[in-house]
Amino acid sequence: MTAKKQGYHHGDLRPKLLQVAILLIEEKGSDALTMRELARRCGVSRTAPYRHFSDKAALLAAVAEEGFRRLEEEIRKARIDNQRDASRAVRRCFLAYTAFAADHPTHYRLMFGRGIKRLFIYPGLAAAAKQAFAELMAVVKLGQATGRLPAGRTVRLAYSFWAMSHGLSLLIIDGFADRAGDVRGLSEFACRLLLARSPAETDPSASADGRAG
Amino acid sequence: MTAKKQGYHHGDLRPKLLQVAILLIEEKGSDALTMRELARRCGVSRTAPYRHFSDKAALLAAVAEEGFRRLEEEIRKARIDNQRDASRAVRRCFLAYTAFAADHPTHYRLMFGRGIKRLFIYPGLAAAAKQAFAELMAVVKLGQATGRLPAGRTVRLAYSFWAMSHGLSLLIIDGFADRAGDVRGLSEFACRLLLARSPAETDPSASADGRAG
DNA sequence: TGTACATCAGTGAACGCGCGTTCACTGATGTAC
DNA sequence: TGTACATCAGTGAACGCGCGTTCACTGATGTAC
Repeated sequence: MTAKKQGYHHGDLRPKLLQVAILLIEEKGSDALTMRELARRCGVSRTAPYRHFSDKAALLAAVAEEGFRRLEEEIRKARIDNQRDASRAVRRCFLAYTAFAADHPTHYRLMFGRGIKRLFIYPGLAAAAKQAFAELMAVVKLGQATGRLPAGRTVRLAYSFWAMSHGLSLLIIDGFADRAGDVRGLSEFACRLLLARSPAETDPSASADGRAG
Repeated sequence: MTAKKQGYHHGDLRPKLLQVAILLIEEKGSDALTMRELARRCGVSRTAPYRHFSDKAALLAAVAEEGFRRLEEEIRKARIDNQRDASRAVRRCFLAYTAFAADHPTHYRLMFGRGIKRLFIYPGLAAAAKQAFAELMAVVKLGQATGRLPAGRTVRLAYSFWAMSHGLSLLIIDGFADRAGDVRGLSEFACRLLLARSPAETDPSASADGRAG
């Protein structure tokens, strides 16, 4: 049991810093994530975090890395749980993506925030982002292998799905989708639009105009 | 001629502030947009901007407003210029959108940056954003009226297009699309994916699998 | 088991920085008569 | 056309603020013998 040593040494400060940093940005926005406030919230001196992160950039990179790991995990779960129904798997992954963003708006923003690419000098972050994209590729390949998505152009298809989920996530997070009504319904709609080539997945609102799906 | 009065009164400071602010963020990022630096660049005292913008938030709102106006204009041009070929018009509008973002990355980021919605208390900004979305709606309606897009659900369709262009724009801006190869090709691909229901616009890479478009 | 000592993970004071904004002011401009 | 005066658009000094980070330090821990 490492909890509450309460002494001079915290004992488990690094993971705690990361965890509190994430809570902090989700609660107050990423502007509120300062080294000083973070130390304050961990009940530790201002300089203690520098034992574990060489500077603020390193901390931010670690926070973003953790975000990509969690996002990837959410998508993987949705994919694995629905592997037998490819079209459903794709839709569930898509919804998992936007749900992650909606549930952790500030964290998501940080992961894709301005200048995040500068932080990709940290190998852990770059790897985590790469793996998350690889998971998206896996989803698209699943759709292709089962004929639910057009063959070929896997990378471009993956980017298109990514762009759609990313864009939708941010519009929702930032309050631009307020006029769209039910956001979950909007997400489903957008995803089905991408899947529309699949005969089994024809959207009823579209088949009304008489053309084959 | 109002230029170069060079005296105590600048004469045309407000538009100049706006113009220099936009140049500044495009050149150095929106972090670099400070009231002090802005004044410096306009060759004016630090407090002079406060004659024209009550505070920094008001300035940012004006910058974002100008961005939405320009974006709307780009899309409208693309729509009007191709009105006779609806499918082409939609694609051109889509490309105009991502091109705007790619050409003015920091400005675009600011328009959709964290907390931008707080600035929507400024009526000018709210109106400009609304008009830009209305322009997107017009594009979608054009596609629908000519059978290039499925009928009904206009708002959701517009949001889907918006999400796709927004997401793609940001992935490109932020350097996440580097592995996608040619970004213009990617934009076309993504747009065609949305238009795929239209028989005339079947993507060759998809027709290979033998199903009707 | 006891001890010496290197190393690790904290402390707390202090640094310099650039920021947004306020304040009392002043020079320039426009207008009424 | 000349003058008085209100108003507008600037000035420059100063404020308080929170930030990231450095520095010399010290208490706690782990290890070799």
